[in-house]
Amino acid sequence: MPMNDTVKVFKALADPTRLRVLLLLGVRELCVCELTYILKMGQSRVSRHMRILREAGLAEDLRRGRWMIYRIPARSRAFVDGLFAGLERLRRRDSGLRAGDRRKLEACVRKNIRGRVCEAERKEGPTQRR
Amino acid sequence: MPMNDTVKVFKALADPTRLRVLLLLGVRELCVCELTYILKMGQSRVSRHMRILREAGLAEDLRRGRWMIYRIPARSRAFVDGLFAGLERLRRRDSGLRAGDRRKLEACVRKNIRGRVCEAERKEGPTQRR
DNA sequence: TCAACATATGAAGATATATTCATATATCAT
DNA sequence: ATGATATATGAATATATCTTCATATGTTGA
Repeated sequence: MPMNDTVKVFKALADPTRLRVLLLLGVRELCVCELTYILKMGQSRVSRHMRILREAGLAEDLRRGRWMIYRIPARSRAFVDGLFAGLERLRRRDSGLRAGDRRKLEACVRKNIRGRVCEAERKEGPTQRR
Repeated sequence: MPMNDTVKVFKALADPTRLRVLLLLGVRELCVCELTYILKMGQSRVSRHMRILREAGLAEDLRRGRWMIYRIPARSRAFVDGLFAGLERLRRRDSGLRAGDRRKLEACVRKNIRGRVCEAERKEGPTQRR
């Protein structure tokens, strides 16, 4: 059964963890280890979710030193923002970043989850695959 | 694993048949037998998909005589329209109603799929369930 | 009340998706 | 080159979803 791109996007969105991740990436780009810390999930689990978001075009990755940084691609940004805005209008509750996630997102920096330097900008760009 | 409402909406969208149905309902309300005719799928299959759309709040049903008419609820309309508009901007191709579906949608009336009279308006309203 | 029509649903099997553990790959610092 | 760190992936299992067939429910018109 051929699965078209549109379905792929919605399949990627149809998971609570991935929605959480998208809301987090809406605030700022994050590496896998930061996501692992915030979500309290195993690294392989997070990595697999990120692959699904990437293959749906809802995230892109770029390597920075040891870290793979994930972020929402520029061309998907408006779509993602529109989605969450639309959902908030549809239902009064339930969308939006969890309080705990916001707190841990800030703790990432304080606790230095990603490591110290972040190697100010070597040549970056979305990773090529395949 | 508790599945919140937002995930339910995206799960409902994450299926090619249901996306087709939503695009069709975007044109006009349809009963199950018309959908069965357009989609060329078994009645029980269509009925199950409609249940999922209904439970996600993306469709509502109202009984008209023997028929269960499905349509997009007023409160979800803007969300659904925004979704497809956003998708079209995201990718240039692939969204939108199939040519064949549009043709068969029109044939529904010509071929009188739903039956003749349509019992002009007895007291209608979204069906109560549970 | 009965037959015909329209729709819904239980149950079983097929398929897809998610999670976990172990391990592979890649980068960095020494 | 080596060890430490960060991420990705193969394989097995668990879980969820989709489809189909048979049958039940609800509505109409005779």
